[in-house]
Amino acid sequence: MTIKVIIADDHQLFIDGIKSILSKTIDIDTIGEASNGLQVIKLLENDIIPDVILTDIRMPIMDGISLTKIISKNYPQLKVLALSMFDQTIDVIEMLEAGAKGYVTKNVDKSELVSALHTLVKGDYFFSANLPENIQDWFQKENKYVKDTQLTKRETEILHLIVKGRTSLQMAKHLKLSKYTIDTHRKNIHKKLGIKSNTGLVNYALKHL
Amino acid sequence: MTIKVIIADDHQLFIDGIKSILSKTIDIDTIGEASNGLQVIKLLENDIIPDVILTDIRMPIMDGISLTKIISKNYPQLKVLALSMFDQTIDVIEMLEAGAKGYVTKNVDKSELVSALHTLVKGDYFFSANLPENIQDWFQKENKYVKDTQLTKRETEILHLIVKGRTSLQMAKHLKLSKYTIDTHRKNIHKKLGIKSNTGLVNYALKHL
DNA sequence: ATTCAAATACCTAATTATAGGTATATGATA
DNA sequence: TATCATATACCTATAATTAGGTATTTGAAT
Repeated sequence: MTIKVIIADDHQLFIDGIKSILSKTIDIDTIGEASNGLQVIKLLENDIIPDVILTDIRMPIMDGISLTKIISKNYPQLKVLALSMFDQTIDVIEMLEAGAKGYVTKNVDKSELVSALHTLVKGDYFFSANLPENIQDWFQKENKYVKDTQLTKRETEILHLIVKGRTSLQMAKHLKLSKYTIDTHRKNIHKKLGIKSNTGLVNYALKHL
Repeated sequence: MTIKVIIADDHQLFIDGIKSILSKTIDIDTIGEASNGLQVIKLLENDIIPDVILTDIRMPIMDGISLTKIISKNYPQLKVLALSMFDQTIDVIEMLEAGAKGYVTKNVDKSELVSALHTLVKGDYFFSANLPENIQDWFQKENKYVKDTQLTKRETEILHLIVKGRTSLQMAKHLKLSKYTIDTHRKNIHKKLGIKSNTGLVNYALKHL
């Protein structure tokens, strides 16, 4: 259930920042860190196997692109989430070609990072909402899709009721809908947010709504 | 499940303050307000029946003590929670004699008020921790007891894990305890806080811990 | 020495949540 | 007009929570 993460970046301060964000989050544990791609490979060889590798693109010794190619070949079940500065859009495309499953900018906030990790673990792709247009274009060409984690009106309404402690049956009566419908919305919320439990939803809602 | 409350006070500003606090709380709805005891009786006669009546002691036309006596006689299922200023300890004792089930001072904070309401609904008594000594003495004489909502170490530990989204089974494995033990702690937390659901606990914890 | 809080463990039953589906109707939009 | 997002509804099965008990052990306090 817990998402295990390895962080790779040649700036220790940045690693510490991400670790700090993730340490406060349910279901996400940082199990390793590295200052370049080669160190990530060594962690993997020592059976430190994460669910997601959060990696910078430009690093000394072995960069994120080479790392991602090796991982795509030898550890295909691992998801790579690329981190980049705004000015590295060309590198980002290379990362995606190499097999990265998502991309966030380095000024990512907590909720976005958490969403990204959950999304990747589910097997979907995740991209920052504010990603440069040429990357969007590339993805449309490549027949991929950009996730949006926007809830619909109904879903938002139901999320609020969940936070208030209502059960599916109570919501169904209140909204004059079938319990089945409520549960369907609930499942769609789970899918969109990448959060599978009621307690997680309350956490998310209180922190982000 | 939702706790319905009527607020009675001759100061509208104070009613508004309490309403504002309660409106932000799960499972508590303000269904009526009154500026004196007689207005409360009229609400009850119009089938506006709350679970708890939050009432000032000194009010014009009909004070909280007379109100409480009438309620104790004609609506014994309703709980009366007395509100008072610090300087009205004699009145408070009269309220309790009249049948009030709890007492909070007017500088009550949100968490205390919510605990008080939950506690009364359960059928227990609630008294502000900082209540004057002569009232404590009176209660010891009268063989009542003062609730404390302090969680033990283990309970606090488990509450935190619940907030993190762990299930009973996960916690049992993590702490090397029986699932039965976890569930017992969980039930004791429910009892102490007067909150019966997981989502409610997460709400409580994020707001008060 | 006895009482008491805290922590532990077990049992049963009912309710709720989670997860995997499928399916239909509608209104917007490409 | 054909597709897509949204909202609706149903079905089954398993997991988890909630609620009602009882009971034992241990360490601290009266």
